[in-house]
Amino acid sequence: MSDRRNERATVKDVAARAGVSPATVSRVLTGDYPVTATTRSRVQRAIRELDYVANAQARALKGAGTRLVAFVMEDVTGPSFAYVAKGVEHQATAQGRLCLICTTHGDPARELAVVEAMREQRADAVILVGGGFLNDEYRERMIQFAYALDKAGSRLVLCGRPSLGADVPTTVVEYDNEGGAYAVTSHLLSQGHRRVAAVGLARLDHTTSRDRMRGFTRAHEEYGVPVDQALLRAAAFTQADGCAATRSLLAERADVTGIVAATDMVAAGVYEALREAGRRVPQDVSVVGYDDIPLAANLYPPLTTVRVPTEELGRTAVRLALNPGEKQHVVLGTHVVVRESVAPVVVRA
Amino acid sequence: MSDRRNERATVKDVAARAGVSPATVSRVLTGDYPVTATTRSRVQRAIRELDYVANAQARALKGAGTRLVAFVMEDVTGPSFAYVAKGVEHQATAQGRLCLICTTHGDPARELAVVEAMREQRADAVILVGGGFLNDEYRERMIQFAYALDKAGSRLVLCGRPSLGADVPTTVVEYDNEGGAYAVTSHLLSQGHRRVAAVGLARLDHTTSRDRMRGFTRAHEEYGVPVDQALLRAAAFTQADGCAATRSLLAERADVTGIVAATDMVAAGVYEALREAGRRVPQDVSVVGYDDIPLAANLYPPLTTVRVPTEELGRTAVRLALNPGEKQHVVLGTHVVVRESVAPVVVRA
DNA sequence: AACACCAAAGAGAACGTTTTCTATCGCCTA
DNA sequence: TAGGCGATAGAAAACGTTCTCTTTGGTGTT
Repeated sequence: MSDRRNERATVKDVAARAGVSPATVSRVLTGDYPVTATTRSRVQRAIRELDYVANAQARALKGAGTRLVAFVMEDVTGPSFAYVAKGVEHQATAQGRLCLICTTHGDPARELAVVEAMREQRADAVILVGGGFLNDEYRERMIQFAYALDKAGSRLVLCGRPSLGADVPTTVVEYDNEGGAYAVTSHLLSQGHRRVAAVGLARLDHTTSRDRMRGFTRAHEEYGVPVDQALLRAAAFTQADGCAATRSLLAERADVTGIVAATDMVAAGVYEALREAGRRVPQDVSVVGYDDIPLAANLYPPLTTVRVPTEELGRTAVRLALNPGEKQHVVLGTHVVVRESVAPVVVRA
Repeated sequence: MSDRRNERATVKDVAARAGVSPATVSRVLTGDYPVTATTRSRVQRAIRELDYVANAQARALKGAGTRLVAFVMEDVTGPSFAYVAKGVEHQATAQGRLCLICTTHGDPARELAVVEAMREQRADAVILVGGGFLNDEYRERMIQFAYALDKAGSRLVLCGRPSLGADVPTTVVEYDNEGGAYAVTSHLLSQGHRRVAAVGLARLDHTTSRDRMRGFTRAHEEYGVPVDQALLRAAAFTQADGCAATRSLLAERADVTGIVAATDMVAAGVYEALREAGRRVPQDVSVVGYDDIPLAANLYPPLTTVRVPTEELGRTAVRLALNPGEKQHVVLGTHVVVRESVAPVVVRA
């Protein structure tokens, strides 16, 4: 086992070796000040020979900024988070930033600790990904975070959740959550479905759930179909919960012909429950999801769902946060991806 | 738009407000030195009133270390990476560390830049996730990284790839790649399959591919079944490549009865091609995958595959790297998860 | 040939902490 | 009551950079 000694070379060491002052070494490093060709090459040789690497902390301390972007989410394994993360990471490296990743597990205490840690780290931007909670205390705390970060010279970014108010210093990158739900529900209604269930949209404490529910409701209004409260089932955004909710739904309302799942993962649970019950998709029941994760195309039958521009969401979040000149509130579009999980309703004679 | 001024309070400000010296504030903060109760509360009040947050960079510079752990992979969206990341993140926060995430896209130049950046950041550990390339130049560079990081007081961790040599200062957390491939191939052979194809295992430049191929070969030897070279198909670890490779396989060798896919994503591609060709799983062709990502259970029919302890891999990587006292080379086990994608081969009369 | 000027390099302060060393005060012991 | 000691608190250095201010030396102008 190595002893992990700490013998890194410093600017001073390089300077001594090259026979110049530390200031000159720094100037060679940053290249913003004239240095003789011979001096420069002497310094560069010393750097190579000592395998010198600059100390990012010292640089940041001196005022250069940390060049860190923080990415905060509930859980790393959420299937669409990876794509947002990809977008964030791409844009961050494109703009010379490193990416910090943190999870909250939906725990307010942990969230507080995380944002505190980001303040300590002096991250250029703190990107909150995914829906937010609909509760006043939570909202208040977020607003405080926004001001605290702003005061510390960094930026709170809401990625995939609505604004906290026009005057709060945040960057907001949303997508048209309601519009997507409206479109995909309309797709179902247009195929003649009149008893359409919503699985996972009944959570009233979450922005994502609420907005998708709004789209569901609006589509029904537009088609003049009353929303049947007994067809609304709560479920967390997981396959297991989607499956359980669908089981109970089928037990009570066997007449359902279409199901809108809150997310593709929930839809996977819906499929599972339908298969157990011996109901075929789409012949007996049509199903639609939301998010368009890779799983959707691999379900059997391939799932009709709503495309969310996850990667673009991440890229945009970083770009806006780092370029104060740009518009700090953007709404990206969504659209329906038609696959094979929806069929016209059969009219029973 | 806010003007992003930079008016954070410092220890000095807090000291002035509390009417004490900076040293005393620091002592209240770290709590490792006796401070009068009244002084302490005066300082704490000043901290609250000024909303003071310590500067992590200054602390790190003073010698406290950065408390950063870096997580380096090819691509954030790789389905099993998320689970390794989860393990890393959990263990890192449990040990009071923050998580840096970087991607290389398999590009050696970018990889070099990333490791350089991690050296600048003085990360406590740099965790390389996923298989490595089998080429001497690459291996040499990795060895150099290991020494460079070691010299800088941090640790290179190989997570899911074999050691670079016993004397190289690294931490290695592998899983039994070959054993899993051996077991799952044996499972197929035990069901009477004798013409078993390997899709995606023919890449000879990658440790993951090579080790899984070894298990495939060893199982064949044990069963006395010669490996048919024409049944070995190269493919990247993606669905698209798996599909394409299977198409060409089916076109040339319609007599295949079993397929070992290099990964579950490749298996999804195999399913796709089989469906196109009108071959049923498992009645006409049995298929097995590797990794046991959530997708595997949702494919139709559910995929028999090899469970890789991804999350534990990540947790262990961090734990070992941060605790020099522990054994610095660990091999975790794998096991076959039997689902419904394998059937006994039908004996043609 | 004297002077001004410009390019190049060095000296030293500063960033915000922590930590060692030193100073002060009150109290206990002899 | 003098001396010493323990408990607190302050002063100042240090971490590794960058940057401002000087200094130096060479060149061009008159």
